[in-house]
Amino acid sequence: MTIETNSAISVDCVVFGFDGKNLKVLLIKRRYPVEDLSPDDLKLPGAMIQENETLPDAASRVLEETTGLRDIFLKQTSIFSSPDRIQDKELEWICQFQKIRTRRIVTVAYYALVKLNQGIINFTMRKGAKWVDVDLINHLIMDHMDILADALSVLQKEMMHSPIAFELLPKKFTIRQLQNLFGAVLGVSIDNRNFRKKIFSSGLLLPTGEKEKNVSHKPALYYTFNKSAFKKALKERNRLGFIDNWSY
Amino acid sequence: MTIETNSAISVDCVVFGFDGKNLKVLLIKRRYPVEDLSPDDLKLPGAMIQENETLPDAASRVLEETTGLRDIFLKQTSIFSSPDRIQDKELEWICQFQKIRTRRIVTVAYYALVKLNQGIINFTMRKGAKWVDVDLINHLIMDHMDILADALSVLQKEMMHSPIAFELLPKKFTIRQLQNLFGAVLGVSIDNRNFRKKIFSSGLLLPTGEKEKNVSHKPALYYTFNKSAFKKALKERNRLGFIDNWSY
DNA sequence: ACAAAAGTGTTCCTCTTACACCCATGA
DNA sequence: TCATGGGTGTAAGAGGAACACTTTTGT
Repeated sequence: MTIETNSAISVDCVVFGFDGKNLKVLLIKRRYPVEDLSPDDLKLPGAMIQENETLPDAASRVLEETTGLRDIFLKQTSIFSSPDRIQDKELEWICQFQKIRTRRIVTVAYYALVKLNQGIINFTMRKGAKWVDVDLINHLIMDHMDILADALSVLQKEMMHSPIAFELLPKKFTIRQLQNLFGAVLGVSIDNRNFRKKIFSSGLLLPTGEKEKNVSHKPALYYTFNKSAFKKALKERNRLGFIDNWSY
Repeated sequence: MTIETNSAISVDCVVFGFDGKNLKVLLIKRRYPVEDLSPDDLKLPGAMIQENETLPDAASRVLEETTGLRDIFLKQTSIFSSPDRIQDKELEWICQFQKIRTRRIVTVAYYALVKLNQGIINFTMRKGAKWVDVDLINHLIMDHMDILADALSVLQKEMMHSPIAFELLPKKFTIRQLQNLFGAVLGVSIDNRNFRKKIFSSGLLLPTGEKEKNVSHKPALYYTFNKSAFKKALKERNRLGFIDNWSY
């Protein structure tokens, strides 16, 4: 019997969402448990890659299956390739569930950014998945905690250098939402005056003219991300501000 | 007959070196050519992963085989997973050469940084590998040009944010060498006064007290990279200079 | 003496940071 | 009218960019 040679590669997705206060991650329960493995253990959504898809394809597929969403931000982080990262009961469980035979599984991790809304929360709930506060997760099956930690650290770095924050916010958002998002992801508190100055001077926010409604305080203005201005700015820049704070 | 399920994962290494003037990449010739494939075509060094090694292990192995070096800078870049990235004659060649059967090969790319010296150049030459100017490479087999381009862009980005430049220089180096390296990798010219100020203010250079000898101009001082100062600095920093010039 | 690369300071300007009060709204 | 979060300006300091001449050596 010939086992497909690609069946030992899987993808796992760390799907981040932001509820206005906290950074959340989408987790699912292990299905079809084997003996000694609790069905209540949580894990990241993932899948084996199929014969005719690339790894990004596989990650997109996982994402669509669990969230119903297409065309959302999705980027590879690390590969987890330790030969013994999955062993014994866990390996047995996967081989049974996936109907494959292998002694090891190399997984490629992706992180995705989702604009959380009630529709998506409902969809994921029906799928048996839930959105858990990043800070409150302290155990996942296999090496999924490592994968999560790695993805979080990548998210933090990227957020300093790319305008990916907008991927986590609704199309229309307030400055304070954006600021809270940075604060939550980076785990710091931010001066709102300086933050506004910097954000506005970037020229990437487009005022919508709309205001918050039914809030018992001065209503905030809504903005959108000016993607075309960003693309234009990308071409023009040629700064050499390197050695800007070296870190490995 | 059972094919090992991990045999469809390979690693390819983009090994960078710096000769004082130009950025070089280590290339090898294809071995055991099949019909219609020239044995003179160049490629990146690579290998299939073996049963009991991680991907970084495999990359280290490839590196040691081609350069004789251990414990050098080695980091993953991208994964190339298109199902048809290797087809027809190329696939046939690999399957024959590796004694495997598969319809696709997913490769994980790594880039390595080597302190070039005559010993290494001799070693690689005996192995049939050569160091080629990055700017002069315009064709490699399969999708190796893509892998190279990706690795180069990662190297450029990382050099702006991490002190990896020192991995490409001898233990003792002059400021001008360091500056030339930045210039060569980033493809720009750099003001030497500003460069020196920035480098020295980083506090990461340790003077050795030694000078160049037998040069027909004012001899330059040699410095070494102060790794412990760097590690210390890492812990202390807590800067929030984000949104520093967003790019995807 | 000359060729060749090393080494050195200053000025201008931009960006970062720290900090405190009034405004608009719903209850 | 009060509670709540939205929104605003300034001053001091640090860091980035542009720029030209003197020094040391080998030939």
